[in-house]
Amino acid sequence: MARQRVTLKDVAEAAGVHASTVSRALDPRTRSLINPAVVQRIVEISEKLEYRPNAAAYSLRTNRSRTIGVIVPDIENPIFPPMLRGIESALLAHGYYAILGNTDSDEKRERDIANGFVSRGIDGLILASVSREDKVVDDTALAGTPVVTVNRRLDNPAISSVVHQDDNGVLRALTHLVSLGHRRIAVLAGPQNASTGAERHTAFLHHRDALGVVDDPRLICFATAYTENEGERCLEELIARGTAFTAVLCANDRLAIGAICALERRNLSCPGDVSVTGYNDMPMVDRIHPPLTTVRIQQYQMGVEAGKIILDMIDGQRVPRHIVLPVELVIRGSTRALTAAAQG
Amino acid sequence: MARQRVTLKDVAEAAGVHASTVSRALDPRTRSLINPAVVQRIVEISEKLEYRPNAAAYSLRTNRSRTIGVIVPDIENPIFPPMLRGIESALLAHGYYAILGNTDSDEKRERDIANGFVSRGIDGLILASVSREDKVVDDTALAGTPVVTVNRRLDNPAISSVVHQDDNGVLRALTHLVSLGHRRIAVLAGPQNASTGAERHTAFLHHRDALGVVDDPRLICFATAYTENEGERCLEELIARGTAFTAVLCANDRLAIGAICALERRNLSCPGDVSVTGYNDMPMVDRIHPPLTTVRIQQYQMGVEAGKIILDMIDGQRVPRHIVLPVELVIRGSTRALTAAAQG
DNA sequence: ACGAGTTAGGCAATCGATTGCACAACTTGC
DNA sequence: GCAAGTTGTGCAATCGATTGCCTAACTCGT
Repeated sequence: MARQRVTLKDVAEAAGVHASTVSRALDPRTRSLINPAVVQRIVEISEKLEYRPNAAAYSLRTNRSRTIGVIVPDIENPIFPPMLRGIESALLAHGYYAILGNTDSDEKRERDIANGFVSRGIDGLILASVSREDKVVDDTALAGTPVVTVNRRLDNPAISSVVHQDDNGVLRALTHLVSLGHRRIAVLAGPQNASTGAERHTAFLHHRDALGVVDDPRLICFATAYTENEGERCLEELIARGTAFTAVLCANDRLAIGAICALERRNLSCPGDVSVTGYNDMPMVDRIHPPLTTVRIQQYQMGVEAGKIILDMIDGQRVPRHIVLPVELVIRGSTRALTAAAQG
Repeated sequence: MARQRVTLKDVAEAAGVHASTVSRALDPRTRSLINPAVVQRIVEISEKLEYRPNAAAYSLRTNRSRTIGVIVPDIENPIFPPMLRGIESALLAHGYYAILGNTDSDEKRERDIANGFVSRGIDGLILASVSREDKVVDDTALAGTPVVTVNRRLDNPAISSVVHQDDNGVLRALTHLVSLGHRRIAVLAGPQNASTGAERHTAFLHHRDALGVVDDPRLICFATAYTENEGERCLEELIARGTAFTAVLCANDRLAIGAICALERRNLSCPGDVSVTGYNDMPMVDRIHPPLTTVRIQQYQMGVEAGKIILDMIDGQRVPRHIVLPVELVIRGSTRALTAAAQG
C-alpha cells in the first residue's frame, strides 16, 4: 500500500546529521548557518530520497498553512474563473495554494465556509462579491486573518480591496450611447447592497445631466441579483411602465443578456429597436447574438492583485490597500445609432 | 492581534476533564465511551468557547487532511465550473474541501501540482482531462493515494473514472444530421490522445456506414486541442481540401464555435449552408449565434459521482469503479434540413 | 460480601518539522 | 599562550489532537 513517507529524520540519518540540521539546511533563510559542504550533501540526499516536507507538521509548528481560502458566490459565473487563475498565478510562485468555496450568495453558507476555512488554518481569505457590509468578513479580519475583497468592496475601509473604476466605466458606456444619439436611456441597476451596484448607479446619476440624458425615475429599474432572470424581469417591468426608451444601460453582462432575451420575446430587436450595453465583458459575450457592447474589466489582473495583497499582508504588511483598476469600453453589435424610425 | 485560538485543552480545563475525554466526546464515533451527561456539558462548553479543532494537528496525527486535490487543464473552460460544483457538493457533506490546480495541459505543470498536493497530504486526487496514458496519475495511485479521473479516462482500467456514453452521443448527433438529409458530413475529431477524442472518433467510424454517411477520409480532420482556434484551423483545412460537405460533426463545443466562426469568415452561413453540431452543451452555447445543437453531458453530476468515488476509496474501498453517464441530444439552431440549394 | 465484569475517563506517547539554547571546536588578538 | 569571540551542529521542547493502555469505581450474581 502506501509506502512510508520520507521524513526529516530519514534524511538526517542518511546524511549522518541531526534532523534540525537538515531542517536548517533546507530552509533558504537559515541555510547560511550550516557549512556549505554539509548543505550540499543534505540537499542531494533529500532529493535522492524524494523528501517532501509534511505540510501538517509544518503548519502545526509554525501556525502557517500556506493555504488561502477563496470564496465566490458561484464559480459558474464566468467572471470568476479568470480571476481564480489570476489568484493562482500570484500564489503559486510562493508555494501557496487556494481552497475554494461557493456561497450561492447565502450569508449562512458564507459563514460556514469561512469558519471551515479558518478552522483549517488558512493564512488569508479572498472574498469575491461580498455585500457592502459583511459581518463574516469583519469577524475574520478581527480574528487576525488577512482578508481582501475582490470585484467589490466593503463600506469599511479597513478591509483591503481590488476593484475597478466604476464611475469611469459607466461614463464611457453612457457617452457611447449618447454619441449614437440616444437620450431616453433606461437603466438596469444592480443590487444596491453590492458596491458595484451602488457605485455604477451613482455614476449614472452623476453623469446623466451633463450628457443630456433624459432624467426620468421611471427609466431606472433595480435588479435584486446579477442574474439573467432578473434582467428579463426588469426589462419587462420597464416596458410595463410604458415609458419609451431607445437604449438600456445594464449594470452587468448577465442582466444585459436577460434584457436582450426579454426584448426578443417582445419581438423587439437589439440593436434595431433598442441598444443594450453590459458590464464586465465576461467570456463568450463576444459570441452571443448580438455581440455585446460592454465595459471590460480586468478579471485576471484583479485576481493577481488580490493574491499579491494577501501575500504582503501575510508578510506583515497590515496597512489596508485599495487598488482600483482601469476599465475599457468594448464596442460590439448590441449598440447602434438611433434612427428616425426607432425614435417614434 | 490574533487572539489565541481555543484548543482542546482549553475546553478540557473549562469542563474540568482531561483533553482526551473532550476529544472522545466530540467525535461521534467514540462519543459512546463517555457518560452522556459529560458529553453534553463538553459540547455546550466547546460551543460557548467556539472551539474549532486544529486541522493541522488532526492531520499530523491521523494522516488525513480532509482535502481533495482537483486538477483541471483550465478552469476557464466552461465545462469545469459545473463539475467543480458537483465535486464540492459531494465533499462538503463529509467535511472535505477541494484545492484546485490548473495545468494548461502541460505535463510538467501537472506533475508539479500533483507533487505539491501530495506533499500537503491530500487524501485523494480528482483529475479532469488526463491523456489516455499519464505517468503522474499512475505514480500517485501507486503511492497509495486514491485517484479518479473525470470526463476522460485512462487506458489503464485500474484507475477509477467517471465518463459519458460517447458512442451513444455521437450516434444521436449523427442520426439527427442524417434525418435532416445530410450525407456528406465532415468531422472535426478531437485529440486522439484524449479518451473522448478517440472514443468519439471511433463511434463515428462505427456508425457511419449503417447510417449511409459518405465514407471519405478527406472529410475527417483531427484537432490537436479542444480550442476554438483549432476549430477554425480544421475547418479551413477541410475547405482547402476541396471536398464538399453540408454538415460538420464536432468533437466538442469549442471546436464547433471555432468552426462556425470560420464559416462566417468565408461568408458561409450556419445553418443555411452548413449545419454544425457540438458536444458537451457547455454554458452559454444556447445563447450564441446560432444556438448550438449539441450533445448534453452531465457536468454537475459527473463531479458528484467523482466526489463520491473518492470518498468511498478513502473509506477503504479499493476496487476501481467506472461510471458511465447517459447523454442527451439538444437540438437548437445550428442544424437544419438539407435544402436543394445547399446540395449543389 | 466478594470476585468478575463493565464503564468512565485519565495518562502519556505520538505524528513531523521548527527553533531557542547550549556547547564544542576553532579563530583571532595581544 | 590564553581570554574572547565565531561557527557549526546537536538537544529537546513545542505545536494540538488522537488513541492504546491502564486503573478506579461501580454493578451484579450468587
